[in-house]
Amino acid sequence: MAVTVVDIAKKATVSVGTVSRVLNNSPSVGSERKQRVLAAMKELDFRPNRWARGMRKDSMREKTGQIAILVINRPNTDLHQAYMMQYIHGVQQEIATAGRKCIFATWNEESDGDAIPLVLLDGEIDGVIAKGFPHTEIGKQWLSRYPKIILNSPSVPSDCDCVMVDYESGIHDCVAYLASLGHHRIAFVDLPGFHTKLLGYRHAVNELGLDVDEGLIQVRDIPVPLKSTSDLDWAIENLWSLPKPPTAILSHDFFCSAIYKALANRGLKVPDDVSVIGYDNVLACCGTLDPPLTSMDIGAFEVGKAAAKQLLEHIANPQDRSRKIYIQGQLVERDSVRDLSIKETT
Amino acid sequence: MAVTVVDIAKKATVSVGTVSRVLNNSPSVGSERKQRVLAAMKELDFRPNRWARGMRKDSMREKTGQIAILVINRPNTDLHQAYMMQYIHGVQQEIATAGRKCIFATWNEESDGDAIPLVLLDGEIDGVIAKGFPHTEIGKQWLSRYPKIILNSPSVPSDCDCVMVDYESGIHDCVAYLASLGHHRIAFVDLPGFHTKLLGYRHAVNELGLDVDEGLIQVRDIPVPLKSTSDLDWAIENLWSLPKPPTAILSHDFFCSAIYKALANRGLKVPDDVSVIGYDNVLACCGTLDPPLTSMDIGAFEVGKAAAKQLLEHIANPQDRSRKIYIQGQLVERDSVRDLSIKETT
DNA sequence: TTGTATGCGTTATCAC
DNA sequence: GTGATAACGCATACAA
Repeated sequence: MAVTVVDIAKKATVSVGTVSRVLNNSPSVGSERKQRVLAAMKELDFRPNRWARGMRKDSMREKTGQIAILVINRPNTDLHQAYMMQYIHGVQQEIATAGRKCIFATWNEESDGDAIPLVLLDGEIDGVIAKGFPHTEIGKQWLSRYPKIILNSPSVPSDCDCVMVDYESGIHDCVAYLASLGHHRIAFVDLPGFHTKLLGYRHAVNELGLDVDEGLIQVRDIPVPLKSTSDLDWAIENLWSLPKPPTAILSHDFFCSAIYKALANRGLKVPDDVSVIGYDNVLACCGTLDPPLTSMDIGAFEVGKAAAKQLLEHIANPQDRSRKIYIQGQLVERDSVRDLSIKETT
Repeated sequence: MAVTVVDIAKKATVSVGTVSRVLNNSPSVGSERKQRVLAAMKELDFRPNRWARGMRKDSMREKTGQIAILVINRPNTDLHQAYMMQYIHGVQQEIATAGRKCIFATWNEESDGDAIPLVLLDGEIDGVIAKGFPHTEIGKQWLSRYPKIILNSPSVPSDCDCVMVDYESGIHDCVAYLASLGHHRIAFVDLPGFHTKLLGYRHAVNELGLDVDEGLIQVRDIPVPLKSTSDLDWAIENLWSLPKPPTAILSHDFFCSAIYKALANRGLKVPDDVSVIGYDNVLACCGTLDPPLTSMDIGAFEVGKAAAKQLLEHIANPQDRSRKIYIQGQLVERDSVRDLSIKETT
C-alpha cells in the first residue's frame, strides 16, 4: 500500500489539511510544523498520488505534469530524419529537467481520417509542442484548447508562440564565412520555397559588397532524396556557363554529393577549385562525403529545448503576449572550403 | 462543468452503478438499459474522468493507458540516429492504434547521477519499452517494477522479453543474394563485437559452398563516425594482398564511403570490379554515394511495432513465459552490386 | 440484473 | 495557523 497524506499526518502529528498545505507550499503554515511534515515525507518516501490530485485540482493550471510532442501531417521521410529526433530529445531534456514528462504522438489528418489524437482528446496534458499544424478546422479547434508552441513550421498563425530555425542568419553566416575567406562569387543552389534562406543570401551579399549576379542563384525543384547523382548537373552547368563562375557554392547537405559529382565531371576539385557548404549538418552525409562537407547545423536540439522552455513559461504566465523565437545555427567546419587568402600551396 | 456518470445515470434513468458497469462492459447488464446508457453517453459526449478512474482501479492491470519509451545510457551520436526515430515511431503507431499513449524519456545513469527517471518513479505507466539496459543495481530494480520489452540490445537478461534485429539472417541474406548473383569470394568488413553478424556470414558461406577464407574477414575498431575517408584503407589493402581478392564486400553503410574511396584509389570501380553491400540502410548515406549503395534495412520501424504489440500482450497475459522476437530486415537494392552471371557488357 | 453505499487520496471550505 | 470534514468522479461490495 502506498503512503498517503494520512500517514504523513500521523507521523508528523498534524492534520491532513496541514500536510496538503505543505504539499502545495501554502504560505500559511508554521515553519516548525512544516519541518516536521517535510521530515515525515522524506522518511516515508511520500509520493503524492497524481490521480487523486488531478481529481480535485480543477482550478490548477498545471494538472498533469505532462506535455505532448505532437508531430502533425509529416511524411515518413521527414519524420525519420535525424533532426526530428534532435527536436524531440531537446524538448524531452528540458521538460524532464522541469520535473515533467513528454507524451510523443503523431497525427496524420489524411490517413487518420477525422480521428483526433488521444492526447488531445483525453486532456491529460498541460500543453503541446507541435511540429506542423493541422489544416482542418476541427483539428485547429482541438489544438487550440491547449497552450502550445509550434516548432519551426513555415505557416503558423501569428497569435501562436513558435520557435524557428533562423534560416536567414544561417545562410547569412555561411556567406559571411566564405567572404572572410576571400570568396566574392558565391552561388546559392536550393529548392524553391525557402524565401528566408534566399533573403539571408541577398542581405549578406549586399552588406558585404560581394558580386551580385542573379545567375548565381539556382533555385529549382530537386527530388528529395535524390534519384540519381546527376540530379544537380543542371545547376553546375548553368553556373559554369556564366561569364565568371562562382568560387563557392551554398546548398543543402542532401544535394552536395551530386554537386561534388557534377563538379568532378567538369574536372573541378573540392575545395581546391570550388568551395562547398551544406545546410543541416546531416552527419551521415557530411562525414561520408569526400572531402567531408562543411555544413550549417540548424541546432535542432536547441530548438527543442527553447520550445520546451517557452511552453513552460507560457503555461506559468498565460497572459503574456505571444512571440516568435529564432534559434541561430552554427557552422561546422570540415574540409570542403578553401581559404582563398592563402596562396596556392599545390 | 464536465459531464459525469451521474448525469448519464439521470439521463438514462438508471443508477450510477449501471453506468459504471456499462463503462467497464461488465456482462451483467440488461441489453435494453445498456442501450439507453450508451445513447446517453453519446448524446452528452461523456468522457470518463481518468483521474477518478485511476484512483479506484488499483486492482486493474492497466491503469494509466500509457507506456514509456525509455532510452537508456545511449550516447547522443546513437540517440540522434535516424533508426532511433524509426523505433520510436513504430512503437508509437502501434500503441496509438491500441488507444494508448507513449511517454518518451531518456535515462543516462552517468550524467543523471542516481536520479531515477520520473516516468519510473511516479508510476503513471503500464509498461516500458526500453532501448538499452541500466547497469546499476538500483536502476535494474526500478525497471523491474514494470512489464517491459527490451529493444535490440546485445546484453539483456534472459528472463526479459525483447525484440531483436536479426543480424544473423540479415547478413545471411546479403551473402545469399550475392551468391545468387554469382559471387563466390565475399569479404566481411565490420567492427568487432557483432558476433551474430559474423555468425550469419559464416553460416551462409558454409551453407552455400562459397570460398572459406579467414583473410576475407576484416574486423577491426573503426571510428564512428569516420575521422577520414581513408579510415578503411587498411581493409582494402589486406583484402587485395590476398592471393585471390574478393568480388564483393559486406560492410556497414557508414564505412562504405571510405571503402568506395579506397577501392577507387586502387583503380577499382563499383560495381564493375567490386560489388558492395551496406548495412542499416541509412538513407542519407546510401542515396548520396556514387553509385547508390545497396543496403540491408534492419526494419527499425517494424521492430518498434513488434515491441509495442508484444508489450501489450505481456500486460494482458503476464503469466506467459518470456520470449525473444527476431525481426528480419530487407535488402534495398540500389546500384552497388553487379550480377556476375551476366556477361561483361562494357 | 440492478441500486445503494462506501472508499480511493487529495484539495477546499469551513469553523476554531 | 490549524484541524475537521465535505467534496471530486468513479468502481465495487453488498443488499435487494
